[in-house]
Amino acid sequence: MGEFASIEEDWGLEAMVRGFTDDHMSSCFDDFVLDFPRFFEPQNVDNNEDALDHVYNPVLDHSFSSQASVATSSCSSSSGKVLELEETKMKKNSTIHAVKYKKRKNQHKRVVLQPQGQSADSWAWRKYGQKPIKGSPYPRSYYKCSSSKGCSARKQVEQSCTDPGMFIITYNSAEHNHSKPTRTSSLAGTNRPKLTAHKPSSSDQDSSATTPKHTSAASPTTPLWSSIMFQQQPIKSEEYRDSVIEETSASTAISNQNECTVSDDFFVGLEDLDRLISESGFYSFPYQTYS
DNA sequence: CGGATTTGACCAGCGC
DNA sequence: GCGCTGGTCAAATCCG
Repeated sequence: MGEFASIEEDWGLEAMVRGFTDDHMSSCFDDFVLDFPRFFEPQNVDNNEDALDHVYNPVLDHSFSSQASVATSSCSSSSGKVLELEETKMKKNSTIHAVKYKKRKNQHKRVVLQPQGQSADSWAWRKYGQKPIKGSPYPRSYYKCSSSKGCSARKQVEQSCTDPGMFIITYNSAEHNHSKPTRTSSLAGTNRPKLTAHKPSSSDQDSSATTPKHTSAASPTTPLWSSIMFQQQPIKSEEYRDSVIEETSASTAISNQNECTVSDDFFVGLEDLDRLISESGFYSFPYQTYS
């Protein structure tokens, strides 16, 4: 657990709150309540962030992770262990060889599910690779932390094949070796919504149905989610962007919107929801008592 | 020109 | 041992 301190810090309350705001509030929150009713029990709620963080962390640690596992296992049933949570493939005879890069062995991973259109985090990420994954119609994108040169933090982003509206973000165990970038700095040099000119390549032949051919996509294997992931507006085909909309830019923009108001929005939404539910005589959220 | 993205190649892990 | 697969590298390319 402590090994993922920075990640958890980053993916704690803030990420959760972001995940249930705005347009996704109504759609996601119901599921959230259904899936994690215990988090709305009075004893789990307090009026300070730490307590909320404490409440939400289990969601990240277990419930969401479990969902991620379920969501992906059917995609990669042939290699369902790939996204094993908190993956610890320790084998007694395993040793880390001096290789150019570490491979799967001994890798701890944290998997997070994120609804489409939600912000990821405020770290600056630089895409360094993309691979089609067997069993999944969607490729997996690989990101490095670009905030600091020496930072070895990495993450993978892929679209859930069982729920295309969800994105599976897998963080490796490496922690950021620097402080969290400011919003401004995290934006620096990362937001480049270029319209890539079509670049002929062998992969053009295997254009998937999920990727419009008429776009300027340089990588036909990249699914639509790359464009819509952090956009909440309808996508114009000519604006289709093949690479992942930088989570540090678009998402940060969303974060910037939400960060100041997210708590209010979130709880205002809860109040509305609570009111509706109370009127229907079902359930009353305890947060009212503690807010 | 600098920084990000794309994409083919390379390499190690893993299963058979 | 071999082949498949995933993860990474790095050159080429793109774009502001």
